[in-house]
Parts: sequence; C-alpha cells; structure tokens
Amino acid sequence: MERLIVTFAKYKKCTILTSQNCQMSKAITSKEKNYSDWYNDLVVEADMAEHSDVRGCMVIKPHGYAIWEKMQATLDKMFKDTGHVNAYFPLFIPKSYLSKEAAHVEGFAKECAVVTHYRLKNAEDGSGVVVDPEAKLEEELIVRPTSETIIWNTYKGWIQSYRDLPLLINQWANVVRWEMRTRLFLRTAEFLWQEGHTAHATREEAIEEAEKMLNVYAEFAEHFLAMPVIKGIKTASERFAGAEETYCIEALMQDGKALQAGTSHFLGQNFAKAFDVKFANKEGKLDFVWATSWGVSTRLMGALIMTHSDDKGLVLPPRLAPLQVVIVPIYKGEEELAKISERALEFKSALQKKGISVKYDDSDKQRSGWKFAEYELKGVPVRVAIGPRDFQNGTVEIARRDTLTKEVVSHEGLADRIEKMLEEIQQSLFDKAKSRLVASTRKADSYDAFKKMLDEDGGFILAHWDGTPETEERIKEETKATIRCIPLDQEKEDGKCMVSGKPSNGRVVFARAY
RNA sequence: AGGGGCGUAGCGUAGUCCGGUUAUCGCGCCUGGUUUGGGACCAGGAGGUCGCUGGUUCGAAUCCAGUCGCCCCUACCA
Repeated sequence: MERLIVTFAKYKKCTILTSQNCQMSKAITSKEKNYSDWYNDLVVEADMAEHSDVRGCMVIKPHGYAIWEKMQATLDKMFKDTGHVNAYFPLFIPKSYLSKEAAHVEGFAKECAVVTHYRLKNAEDGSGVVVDPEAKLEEELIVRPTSETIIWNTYKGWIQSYRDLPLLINQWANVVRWEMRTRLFLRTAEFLWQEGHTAHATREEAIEEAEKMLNVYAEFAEHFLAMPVIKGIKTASERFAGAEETYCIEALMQDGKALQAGTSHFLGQNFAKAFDVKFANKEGKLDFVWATSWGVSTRLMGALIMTHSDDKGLVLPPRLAPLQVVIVPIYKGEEELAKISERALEFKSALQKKGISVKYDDSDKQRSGWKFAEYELKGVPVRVAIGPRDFQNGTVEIARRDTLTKEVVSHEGLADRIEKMLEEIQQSLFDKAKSRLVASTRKADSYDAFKKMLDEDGGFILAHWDGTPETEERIKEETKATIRCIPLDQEKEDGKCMVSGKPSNGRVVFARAY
C-alpha cells in the first residue's frame, strides 16, 4: 500500500509516514482524499463508536452516547410539549403479527432476525453450548424491525370510544434490521430510535399529526443540529411499508449526498383494519381509527457528523455538545498550576451559573498541546487556555472549534462573552450549512444536464418528473439517483419530464443518497 | 450467491515464495528522569496459543489438508 499520511505538517517538520512502518495515532483521513474513510476514522478516533464483534452491530461509546442523550432529551421534551407520553412495548413480535398488514410484511420480511428456540444445553462433545432442539418455540418470534404490529395489536384493547382518542404515544427503543452492508451510525443491524404511534378519530386529524411531527423533526434538525433540511413527501416507491403517505426531512451532507434524517407516516386505516381497531364515534357508529407513526434514529449522529465536521475531527453545535467549554491550564510546576487553577475554577463556576457545561482539565497525564488536539477531535465548541502569560496579563485565550480561530481576551466579562460565542457558533454552523444547501440545490432541465450535475457536484437536483414509478426506476437504474421527496413548498410550474417528456406541474428533488 | 483478499502483542504490521538460534518494526501501555503557549524527549521495561485442528519434518508463522472468522468487488437493500 502506498498510502502516505502527512500529519501535522503545520506544527512539526513535515513528516511523511507510510502505513508500512509507522502510523501516527489519531490521524484521520482527509475529507478530500476519501470522504468515506474520513467518516469512519472520525467516528472511531473521536471515540463515538466502534464495531463490535457482532457483525453489523456497534458499540456506542460514552462520548457518542452523551450526544445521543442530548438528542433524546431535546426531542423527548418536544414530544411531551406536543402532548405525547412515553411507553414501552416488547422487543419480540409473534411472527404472525407481521403478516397481518400485507405491504408491511412485504417491506420488512427480508431483514428480520427470528427467534426460534428458548434454551441452550451443553454440547455432548463438551465443545460448549448448543441450541436445545427440544426447546423449539411453537410460534417463532421476530425481533422488532419497527413496532406497528405489536402496538396496534395492543391498541385494540385500549380503544373503544372517541373518548379514548387521540392516543399519542412514543417509545424509545432499539430495533433490528438485518442489513447486508452496515456503517457506523448510518446503517447498523441494531440501532436506537424513537417511534411515535398515534391513533385518531379522523383522517384529517391524523394527517395533521403526521405533519406536526414532521415539523417537530425539522425544527429539531435546524435549531439543535444546525442542519437545514428539505421537508417533503416520498413517492410511492419510497414510502414506508404500510403507509398511505410518508413525510420526510432530507438533509445534504458535505460530499453532496442526501441523507433521510427523519420520517413521519400517515398510515390511514391500514393498521386499524389489519388489527381490527374500531371506535364508537359520537353518533355511536363504529369506525376504524386513523393512525400515524414517526421516527428518528441514531442515524442522526451520522447526519450531525457529516454536516459540520472537518479534518481535525468532530464539530458539534453548542446546543448538542455534552461539553460546551473546556478550560486547559498551561503551567510549569505545581505552584504555577495552583495559581492558574484558582482562576480557572472561578471561570468554571461563572460559566456553570449560566447553565453552560464546562470542564476544567487539570490532569497532568497529558500536556496541553495533546489536550488541544483531543478536544478538537471530540468537537468541544469552545476552548479556554490559561497560561502564566495570561495570568500576568489578566487574559485568557479563547479558541472556537468551528472556525479554528483564537483570540486573547481580558478576564472581564468572560462568561458573558463565551455565552455569546456559543450562540454565534450555533448560528454560524447553521448558516454555513444552509448556504451549502442553497448552493448545492440546482435545477436541471434535461436528462443530460441532470447526469452532468450528479457526476460533477452531486447535491439536490430539482427536475420535472412524469409521476410514474417506471421513470423513477429507470432514473435510479441509470444514475443511482433517487427522488428524495416531493417538496412541501413545491412551486407549481408547468414543465416536461426530463426523461419521458410527459407533462409535469412541478419539480421534485433528486439526489444520490446514503 | 459468484469472484478476490486477509488472519502474527491492545492497534497497525515485517517475516511466508526458498522451513533453521531468543518472531520484526512503529504506535499504544508501564517505570524513572527531563519537560510543558499545538499531539514532548531520553533511558529502561512488560506484553505473543503466529485464527483453529491435524499432517509432513530432526525442526513449521513459513510446506500440505481441513476448518473457523473477517474484509473488498459484483448482486441485494424503505
């Protein structure tokens, strides 16, 4: 392998190392060189997750999990504020449930893990344990790939009258989809998510709910992840298995590929019919209830990484950073450290009073330079360094993770200044991502122009489509691009399908996607 | 499922073609010292069922057979 790695050329004499003999630890592949390697390296080196011995499954490490917990906490509050409550349903679903809704089973059957036995026994040759053939389950259980079936089977017992509606429930859970190819956070066999499942008396109310939750997701993405999204609806072929309509938010990653970041489904009466969930309306007539489901997963971690991060590591928007500020002392000897620590701890408590999460890292296990690099790798938005020079001059050095800029400022009003800086970083990350999205969203009026745009820059391409699955399929086959969505704010515009030439009255969003 | 490749210390690897002292090097780890404004340096040290099983041989990481696991490409994939 002739892979050459040039590390820290800026700081040291330029050192060229080959993977043959030597590889600097914590060196991540540059984005430009290989975006995919960059992503994988970053997830591992920033200590967010690692591959487990179980194929397709990952271990989410404390730093990654802390970010997920921030997402959970924020979303959970948003769900509660919109009237939802949490509950928990079983991991296992009787196999027969899955097949009650035809489209649903069709969509998921090929990627289900199945439990067939309930006991092990010692192998006769002493080689370990084997499945006890005596302990075969009468009905196999599948590990939930999603919970519609078990939940609707349960709702049947909870809903009798319009007075029981709406039923607005969410669950935080893990699910399993036996994927062939997996990537940390983006696609793993087991992942964490939330799934909301609601029941309503009318079609209109259910649609309103599905749209409301899509807006919650969009607000979360933009306000907390600082990740601009396009809201839209999926075409029939991209629709959730069992849904009448699938709403989605689509984001654009730095490499020009799209990522579906969240979905919200209007399920019509499909599951109510499949599980016979009826309610008596005010007139005393029985009717099937109307349903929605909506979810976001640990995939958002991937979205977050690929929206803001750089070659030095993770870049976190302050609102999601488990640690917003780190204070690093620079010192010679314990006496100096003691003086600096005293001041640093004052800053720490001033910041904490403002509700900012802050760590003072006075560990003597690593040197300051190592800490700088490490906290950059982990995405801490603001770093404060205090050394003897600062101590003399009544200053500190503040460094911004997103812009990698540093400034020396006075102690005076430091907490206020940092508080403001965190807000600026949040806004600036969003603005930057938004400009990228706008610049990467272009119109194509011919199939040739479309292909050229895809190959040259990727991004979102707005084009006319005749509305048929055949054309959609052909485009996918020929270009690997899919219709990400029909945007909710689609402008009416008469045009012709770029492939078939048939009439179209608005543009849809195409992209190559994760 | 078809094709290709790889298993040597926590990680990355040399050695395998052509069998031969104590299995190579780097990172990381431990100890001591010097250091500390961008991933420090010096010295010393610990760490190995060479994936597993069997065979050939005076002798196997190396050759042979079997076996297990993983990765990549193609195919599949909401």
